[in-house]
Amino acid sequence: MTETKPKTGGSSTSTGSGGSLTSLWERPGYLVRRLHQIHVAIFLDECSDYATTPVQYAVMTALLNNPGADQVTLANDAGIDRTNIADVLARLAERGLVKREAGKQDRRMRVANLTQEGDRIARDMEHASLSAQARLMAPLSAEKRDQLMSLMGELVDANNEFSRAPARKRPAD
Amino acid sequence: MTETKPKTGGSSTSTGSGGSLTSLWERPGYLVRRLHQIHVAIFLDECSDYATTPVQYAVMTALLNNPGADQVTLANDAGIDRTNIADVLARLAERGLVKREAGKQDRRMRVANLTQEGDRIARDMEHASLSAQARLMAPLSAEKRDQLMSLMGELVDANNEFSRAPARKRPAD
DNA sequence: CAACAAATCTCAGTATACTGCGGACTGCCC
DNA sequence: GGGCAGTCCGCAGTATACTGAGATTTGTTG
Repeated sequence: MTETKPKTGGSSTSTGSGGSLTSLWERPGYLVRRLHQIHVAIFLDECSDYATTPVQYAVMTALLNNPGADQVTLANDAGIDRTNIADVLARLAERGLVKREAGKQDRRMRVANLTQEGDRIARDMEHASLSAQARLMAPLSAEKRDQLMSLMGELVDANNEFSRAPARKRPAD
Repeated sequence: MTETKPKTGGSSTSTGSGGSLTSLWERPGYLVRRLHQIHVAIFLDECSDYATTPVQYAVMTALLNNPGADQVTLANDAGIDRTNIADVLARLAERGLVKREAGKQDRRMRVANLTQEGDRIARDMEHASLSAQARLMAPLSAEKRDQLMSLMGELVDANNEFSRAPARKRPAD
């Protein structure tokens, strides 16, 4: 029963007794999901002073770099679904961090801008964001951190089109 | 973090011109979130015949390995929040894949078991699950895949306690 | 036995993430 | 000038993930 790593068709055709299939710890999807949970938890903890989520912070920095962008552009920049970005902007607007208005040239668009307070908070949060990154990656050596970032970047880049929010491709350094 | 990237406040204190802060592609949290999005999309695509999500599949395999477990145990095994596991089980029960009943010894518990159909589907899905894994990792060489799995496992293991769903620790090989 | 602490579960509320549908607007072609 | 495809946005519905409060049951302790 010492599972010799089931691999493909583990021949676990028996019905009753639990053939253990692959351990969760051998499934990339499981590790990615857990890593995401952990990152969100650490980020929220580090940024508790701002009551702001990772996605909200991503949108605010996208607005710092691209003020007056429409929602589709923002969604691409931040790698967020087009429907979801509307919810996020609405919550940020409710807190007075973002202002939305109809586009002047193209009235289909709703362009967004940071308010003065939104701008201030986005800049203030950088320290907390970097702390969260550092805490997440702390268990790894500097060399392994670079490896991990490179490998994840490679995967996201190559699989970009599979998710609904294909995100603007990585800038070619 | 050697490369002198923007670092803290790139003196971009002016309101308009976007100081670019750190690129999203240099933030581990962003890459993890995108990788999670991509994995879910691929998994749902590969498993479209079963209309089952990654989390639902994780719970079903946990039940294969541990039939009759209570919700707290299942949550730990699958790395899922204790409130969330109840929702997932309710949806699986609604589809007739899982049966829940009050614990016999300890009536605080609600123990869960796969139905016959749930058992069959859980075993059938292994192929689709492996296909999803393969597609996600396809862009990397075998060596890099192993590296990535090892690095992610290390991080999840070390940071386990930071999320609300601390998950049973990795079995000592 | 009664009081209390701990464990298990439920419920309400919020945030991300996606699908699918429809409405409003733009620009192009006839 | 009038349709028409494409774009941008909104809404309804579902699934995951978490917080915080509360209910029920169990076990221990006075």
